[in-house]
Amino acid sequence: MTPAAAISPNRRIGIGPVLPDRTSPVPLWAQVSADIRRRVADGAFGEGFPGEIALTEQYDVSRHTIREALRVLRDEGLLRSERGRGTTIEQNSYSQNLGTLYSLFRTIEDQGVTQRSEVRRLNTTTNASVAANLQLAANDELVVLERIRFANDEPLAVHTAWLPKDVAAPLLKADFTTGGLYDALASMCGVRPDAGHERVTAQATPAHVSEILALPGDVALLYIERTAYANDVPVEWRETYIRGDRFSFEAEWRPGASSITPMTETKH
Amino acid sequence: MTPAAAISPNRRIGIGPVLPDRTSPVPLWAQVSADIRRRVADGAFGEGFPGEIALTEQYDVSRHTIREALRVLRDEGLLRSERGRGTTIEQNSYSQNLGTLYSLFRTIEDQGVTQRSEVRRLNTTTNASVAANLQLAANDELVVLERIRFANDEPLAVHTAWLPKDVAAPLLKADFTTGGLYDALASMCGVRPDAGHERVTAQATPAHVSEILALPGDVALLYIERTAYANDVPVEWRETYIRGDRFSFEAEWRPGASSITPMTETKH
DNA sequence: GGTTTACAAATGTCCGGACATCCGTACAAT
DNA sequence: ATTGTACGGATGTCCGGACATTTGTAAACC
Repeated sequence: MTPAAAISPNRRIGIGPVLPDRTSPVPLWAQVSADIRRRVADGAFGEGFPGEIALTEQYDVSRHTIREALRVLRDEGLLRSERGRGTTIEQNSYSQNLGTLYSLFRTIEDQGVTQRSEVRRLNTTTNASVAANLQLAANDELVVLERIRFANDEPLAVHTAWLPKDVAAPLLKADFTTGGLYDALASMCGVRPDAGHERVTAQATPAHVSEILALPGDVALLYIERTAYANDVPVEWRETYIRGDRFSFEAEWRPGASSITPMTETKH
Repeated sequence: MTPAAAISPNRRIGIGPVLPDRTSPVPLWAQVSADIRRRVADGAFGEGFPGEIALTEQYDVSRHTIREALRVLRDEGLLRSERGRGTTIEQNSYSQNLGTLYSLFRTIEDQGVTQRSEVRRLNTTTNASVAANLQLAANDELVVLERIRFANDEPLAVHTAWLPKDVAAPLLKADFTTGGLYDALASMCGVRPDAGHERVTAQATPAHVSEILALPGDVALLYIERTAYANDVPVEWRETYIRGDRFSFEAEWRPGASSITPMTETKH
């Protein structure tokens, strides 16, 4: 018996539409919108997203209500509608609807081709202060991942990430020379951080970092602390040191559109 | 004859509604939305914003179209509608619809009561590289304002701002111990920055800054460069040094709501 | 074969109406 | 004075229908 079959038919929701409850105080459009969001996440609509008229029949509401529901999902970046062409599911909508802050949050997360990453440490340990940041007991075991990020064969940043062992144990067998930590966390542990907190400041250079990065004398470092959460449970605490002479945050602000470009390599 | 009366009756738009053009390819709701935006800016609606039914009569369109138009203005942060209470014009909508990036952009802009500011320099000068950043000729005159920001009687940041003299000349007689630069720029020069670019990085401590801030030996500095624009014309170029042990950027990222808390004083 | 034309499908726009829900106020009752 | 009730007015929700505009495709044509 597969785990899926163990779910009772009543709890099994599946891929089809769930009709909205008209006695609920929750507006119809909100119910429909939530259900479509769920179905998209469940991978329904493999053969193309249905048109508004079809959805009208599926949910037995007026086209106006369907449009109200789709409007929300469009604003979230999940869907995209074009006149005459229909409505499609937006690719990469996961990171897209999180906005500019998500990319700020992934600062220096190693992804992409040209960037190389070297693993200096990947094992288990205990650390009382880090455990406190992860809301764990002081002697709970942690997985530690320390990496150096290179650009053009020059070391530019040091990450040290701590994760609860009961969540991240599979990572001990992972290969981090290619992919990023969050990709491995999703594929091997089934955990996707959906919230987080980050603090950026400048810090005097600790001796061991200076050694690792082979810094010349007068380079200042940016220091970044991050806590990542999945379903309100802390799953990562991370420290990052970055060479300040090579990287910077950029924020642009214009009427209509604004953006943050996190930690781009400084032109020089 | 007042300047207002000099405007011909045909060009005079005034405070009343301008009926949408139904032959135009521009959607009705967009025309209505633009007209309401204009009227709000012109200071109409002094006696309360009209209800949707009233707007229906003013513009001779259906309530659906009015709601579509108001929705845009609500999303911009210009209006705010509450059930039973009606629609009101949002105060401070100027800075509000600029979002979190605007506050990032005003990082360490001295405003508020507890913060003290000391003016070290306020005069005119020329500087070729700064002039280039402001898109001016190398020998054009600039107004320079250098200030130290204190918190709890301790120097924590140094700003140096350069502005074109033909724009900022009135500032030479301004008093910056109380208000901020942008407030003075608006009230004395009639210039409001509406766009900008900011770069944040870490930098090794220059000797003169170390002296001004009375830094102990091992404190790192955050360095911020900013260019501000008004109507696509550069009006300010600024350098800021901030003690990294006392201030940090914070970014929080959650489903639904995210925020950047720029340069809050670090708890310690 | 390539081009033009015609048509169906999809979203965008717009109208009219109806009821629900919430707010503030006025008025009556206790 | 306080509470309860009733009412008008406002936005929120929802329905049905209609036409406009764009797109992709298929048929018809040369």
